[in-house]
Amino acid sequence: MSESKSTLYDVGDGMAGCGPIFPEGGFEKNSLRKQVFEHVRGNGSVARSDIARALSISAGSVTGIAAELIAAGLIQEIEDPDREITVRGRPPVALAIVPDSFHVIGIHLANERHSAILTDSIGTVLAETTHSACAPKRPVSDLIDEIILLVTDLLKIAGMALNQISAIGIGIAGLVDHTTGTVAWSPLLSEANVKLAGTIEARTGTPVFIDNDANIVTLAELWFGCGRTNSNFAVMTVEHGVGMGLVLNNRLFRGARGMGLELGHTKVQIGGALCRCGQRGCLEAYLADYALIKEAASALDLTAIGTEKNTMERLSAASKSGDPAAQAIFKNAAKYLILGLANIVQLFDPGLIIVSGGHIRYDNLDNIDLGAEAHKLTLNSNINACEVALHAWDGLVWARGASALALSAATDYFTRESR
Amino acid sequence: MSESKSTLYDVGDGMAGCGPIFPEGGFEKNSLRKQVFEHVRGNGSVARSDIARALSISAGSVTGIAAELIAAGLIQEIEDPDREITVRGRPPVALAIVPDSFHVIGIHLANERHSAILTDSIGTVLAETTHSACAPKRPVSDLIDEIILLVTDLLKIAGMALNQISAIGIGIAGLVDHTTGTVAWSPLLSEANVKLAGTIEARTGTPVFIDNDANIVTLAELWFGCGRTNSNFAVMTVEHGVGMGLVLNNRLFRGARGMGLELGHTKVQIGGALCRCGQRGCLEAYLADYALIKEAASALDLTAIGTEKNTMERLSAASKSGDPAAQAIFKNAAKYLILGLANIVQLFDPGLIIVSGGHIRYDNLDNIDLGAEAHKLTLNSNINACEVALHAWDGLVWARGASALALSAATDYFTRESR
DNA sequence: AAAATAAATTTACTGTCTGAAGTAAATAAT
DNA sequence: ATTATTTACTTCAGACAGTAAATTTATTTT
Repeated sequence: MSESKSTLYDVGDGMAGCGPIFPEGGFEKNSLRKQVFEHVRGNGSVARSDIARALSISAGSVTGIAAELIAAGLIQEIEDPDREITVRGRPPVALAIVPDSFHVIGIHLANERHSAILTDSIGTVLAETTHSACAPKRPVSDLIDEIILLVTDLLKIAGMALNQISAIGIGIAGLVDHTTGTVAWSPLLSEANVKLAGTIEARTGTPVFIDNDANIVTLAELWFGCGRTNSNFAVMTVEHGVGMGLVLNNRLFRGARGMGLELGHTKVQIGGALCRCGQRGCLEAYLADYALIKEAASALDLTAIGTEKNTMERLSAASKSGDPAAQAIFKNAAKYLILGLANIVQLFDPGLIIVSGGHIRYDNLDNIDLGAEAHKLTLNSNINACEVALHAWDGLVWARGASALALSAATDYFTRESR
Repeated sequence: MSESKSTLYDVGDGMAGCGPIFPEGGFEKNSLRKQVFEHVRGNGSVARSDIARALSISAGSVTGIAAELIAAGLIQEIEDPDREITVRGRPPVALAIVPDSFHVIGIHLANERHSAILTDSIGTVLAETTHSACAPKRPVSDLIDEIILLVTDLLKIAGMALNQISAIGIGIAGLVDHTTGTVAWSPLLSEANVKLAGTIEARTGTPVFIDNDANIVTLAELWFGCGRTNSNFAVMTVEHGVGMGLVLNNRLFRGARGMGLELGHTKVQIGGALCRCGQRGCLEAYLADYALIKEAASALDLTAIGTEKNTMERLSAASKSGDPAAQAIFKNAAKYLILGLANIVQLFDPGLIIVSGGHIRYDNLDNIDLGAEAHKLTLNSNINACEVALHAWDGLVWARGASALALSAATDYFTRESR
C-alpha cells in the first residue's frame, strides 16, 4: 500500500435516476412502498398519477405512500423541470428522491488496487479513493485493516462520519457466498471460509454486503449501465479471468446454492489447454489475459518481463501494427469469446449480453460482429437473435457495482413495511 | 396410428402425497391457502397444528383456511392411520387431500408413440393409454386430432366426461414457449409458431398448458421423483437428443425468455463433430443416441438397418459381451456425459443432478462414479460436491410430467384468493 | 375427579390496499 | 368574466389477509 489517488466528485451522470427501471405492474409482491420508491428513483422524477398508472395501483395508495415517504425524508415534491403546460386539468406535482436521505459506500478489492466510492441515495458519487495494494495473499486481519483505511479515507474526503453511512457493499474476487457474507476462497486471502461481512459489520457498526467480481459488474450494469432498461440480460467479463453474471426479471441471479455461473471454468475441449485452476479445457484457458500472455512469447520479446497489464498492452499494440503472431492470438481468443457467448445464449437465452472488460480487447474486436457470429453457433430456430453489447469500463465500475449492493440493501431497509 | 395399449389403474404409489415438499416457511408470498394445500398434498396427511408450525403461520389462520378448503371440497379430515396415542392433550386431527376433488390429463407427444394419463388431484394415475404414431411431420390439424383421440380414449377408460377435467398438460419435443402456449418448432409439426395450447383449449373447453420434453421430465422428478425432497436440482436427459431442466427453489426455471437450457447444443469443441442441428461441436453430437449410432457401423453389421432403439440395444449388447469397438463408443460418450455434468455444476451449482434416460445407457455406466468424475472437472474450491443420481424411467414419466403441469395449474386455480 | 397438556376455534385487532366520492387547479368555451 | 371540462390529488369507508391472545375442546396423567 503506497501511492493513493483520491478525487472529490459532486456531479450527476446525465441520465435521470438510477437503478433498474421496472416494467409496469411488477408481479412480485414487493411492498408498494418499495415499488413506489424504486419507481421514483428509476425515473428521476414522476408525478403521483404517473406512478399509479405505471404500477397499476390506486391513486389513493400513491397519495398515502408518498406522504409516508415524504415524512420519512426519502422523497420530496419538486418543480418539474420539463413540464408541458399545454395540457389542461390540475397540473401534476413531480416527486423525486431526496439525494442525501442516506449514503452508502461501495468497495472493490483487487490484486493490484482497491477502490472505494461514497454515494448518496441516487447513486451519485460524492467521493472516491483508490489505494494501491500489493500483497498477493494476506491474512484476513490485514485485509480488514485495508478496508477500514479505505472507509476512513473516504469519509474524510466527503466530510462525513461513519454513522451517516447506511450500508457498505464490498466486491471481492473469488468464491463468495452473498447470503452468508462468507468468502469461501479468494486470491487476496491466505485463509478460506472467511466471514468477511460479519467481521466488518462488527468493526463498523454498519450493515455490510459482499459479492464476487462478476456479480458486482453485473449490478453496476443493472443500476447504472445498459442493463437499466433491460429486465433480462447476461454480463460476460473478460480480463484476468472469465466470469459472468445474470439478471432475470431485474434481479441478480445467483444460482441454486449461491455459487455457480463460473463460465470461465466450463469445459470447451476435452483434455484441452491447461487452465490456472489445474483443469484442462476451461474456456478461460483460451480467453483470459493470462492465457494470451502465455502465448505472447511467440509475438513479443519477453526477455524483459513486465506486468500483466503491460504485456497485454504491448500485445495489443503489436496486433494493431500488423504483427501476424499477435493478430493470430487475438483472433483465436475471439473465436473462444464467441463460443462463450453462444453457450450463454443456448443455456440462458437472455435478450442481451453485455461484454464487459478493458478497452484493450475491444481494439481487437473492431471488425467482428459478435452478435452475428454467436448467432451462427446457436440453434437457428432461436428466432430472436441475442444482442451483444461491448461495454468498456473505467476503473470505477467495480466500486459502483458494490455501491449498488449497498444501495439495494439500504432501500430495503428504509422502505420496509410498518416502520 | 395403429396399435394401442391401454391400462386401467387404481393404485397409489407407495410414498405419501405428491408434489414438491417445500421447506418450512416459504419466503415467496404465495397465498396461505395455496401454501396450506400444497403442504397437505406434499405430506399426505398433516394436522392443523403441524401445518401452523411448518409454515410458521398462526393457528387461527390454519383453522380458517382449512375450513375454506374443506368447504370447497379440496381437503378433508381423516382418521390419522399412524397416530401415536402416547401424547397427551387434545389429539390432532389429520387433514388430507380429497383425491377426486378434481382431475387432470397429462399427454406426451413423441415421434414413435404418444402417451396420456388421467390422474386425480394427488397425481394417482386412474387411466393410461398409449397410441403409436408414425407420421414424422404433420400439419397442426392432424396432431390436434391425435390429441383429441388420446383424450376421448382416456375418458372412456376412466368412465369420465371432459367437463370433469380441470386442466390438460402437454409435453412435446421442440422449442416451446410455455407462457404463450406456442410451439415455435417441433419435429412433429410441419408448421412453425403454432398456438397449440390455445387451439386445444378452444376444442376442449379446458385450460391447456404445454412445455417441452426436458421441462416435462424435470417436472416429473419434482412432483413424483427424487426431486421431491430437493429444492434445487438439475435434470440431464440423454436419449435421442440431450436436454436439461432446472429446478430452483421448488420452481421450474425456464430461462430469461422461456427458452434456453439447450445443453445439447452448447459447444464443447470448436469445429467439432457435426450435429443434427447443422452446427459443429455440440455436446449432443458426441453424446446423443444418433451420435452413437453414427459410429456404430464400426462395431456392428448394419447392412440390416433397424430402428434407432434396436440399434442402440444391439450396440449395448455388443459392449456388454466385450466388443472393444462398442465399448470404446460408450466410453467416449461417458466422457462427454461427464463433461456435460461438470459444465452444469460450474454454471448452476445445483446440489443434485438427476441423469434421466433409458436403461440402455446405464448398463454401460455401471462402474463409473459420475459424481466423482464430474467433480474432478470442476473448480476444487467448489467444496460441496454435487450429487449425481441415475434415474431410469419407464415410458410414463413424460405423461406424468405433463400431468404435473396440469396439476400445478389446477392447484393455482382452486386455491386462488377470494374465490 | 382434578390437573395437565395440546389442538382447534373464536375474537378482536392490525396493516395494506382499493374504490368511490370529493376537492383542487388548471385550460377551453361561451 | 363565468362556466364547463379535464386532470391531479385527497379522503375515507371497507374488504381482505393475517396475527395474537383468550377460550373451548378432547385427551392423558395423577
